[in-house]
Amino acid sequence: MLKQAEPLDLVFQALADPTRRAIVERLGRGPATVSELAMPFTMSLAAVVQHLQVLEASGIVTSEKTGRVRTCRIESAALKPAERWLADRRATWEHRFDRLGELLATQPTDPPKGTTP
Amino acid sequence: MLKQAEPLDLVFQALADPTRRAIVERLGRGPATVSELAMPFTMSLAAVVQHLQVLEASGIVTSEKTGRVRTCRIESAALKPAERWLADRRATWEHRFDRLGELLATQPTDPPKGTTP
DNA sequence: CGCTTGCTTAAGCATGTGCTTTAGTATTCA
DNA sequence: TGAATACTAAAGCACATGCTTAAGCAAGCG
Repeated sequence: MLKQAEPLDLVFQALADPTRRAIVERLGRGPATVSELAMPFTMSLAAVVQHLQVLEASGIVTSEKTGRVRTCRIESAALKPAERWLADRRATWEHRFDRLGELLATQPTDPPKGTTP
Repeated sequence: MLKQAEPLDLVFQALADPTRRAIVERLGRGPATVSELAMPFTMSLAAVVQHLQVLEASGIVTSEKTGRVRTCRIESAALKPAERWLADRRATWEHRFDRLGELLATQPTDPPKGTTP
């Protein structure tokens, strides 16, 4: 396919997997090493590392290696664009109802008027 | 794989594609038919229909057929769990800093001993 | 009626994803 | 030093995804 993915693609894609969301939830409570993150899961450590690579590629997680230990932490700023995209959708949608309300208020089937906020 | 996907999996997965996000953005401005939704894209109509199926499976979009025309609309309630998950992550993360701040306030400069608690 | 419209279904294909196992490479410690 | 620890890299496999084309079918229209 060869097309470069947008940031939002990577973030939503990263969060679409329950293992990765569990990792993010764990990291929300503080940094952790790779093997600490892998412990709760039955899958191999290599598989968890691959999930971490997806999370790092999306920017949700950063890590640094000290000695032989890699410590991972959440980069909560990376979640903001996704959160905002969702909020914007809802805002647009609700705004639509506001306009619909106005339209209905200006074209009355019934006399009362002060009902719309 | 045979494991049933959770709602959040389906929603995030659905939003991980730019075509599908564009469709959701379009539907945010009001309902539309399948061919109206397909028009902006260079891909085949069948491909757009498949994207719509993903969106419907996630609950983000509903549709009903009248005559030979299928009209799609956004189901903004389906976005809420995703929005809340993201907000919760940020909340947990920020709360962590609050607690850290408290800790640092009550334990002024102490000689460090262990590296990790 | 036959023709166009608006999907719908199915098959097929290239690429991506989520694992596995195996085989490394640095560190750290007894 | 030599063994355990903590990853890291790579290959391989089953299944999912994002398209395509082709064929079909039920409205609606002239």
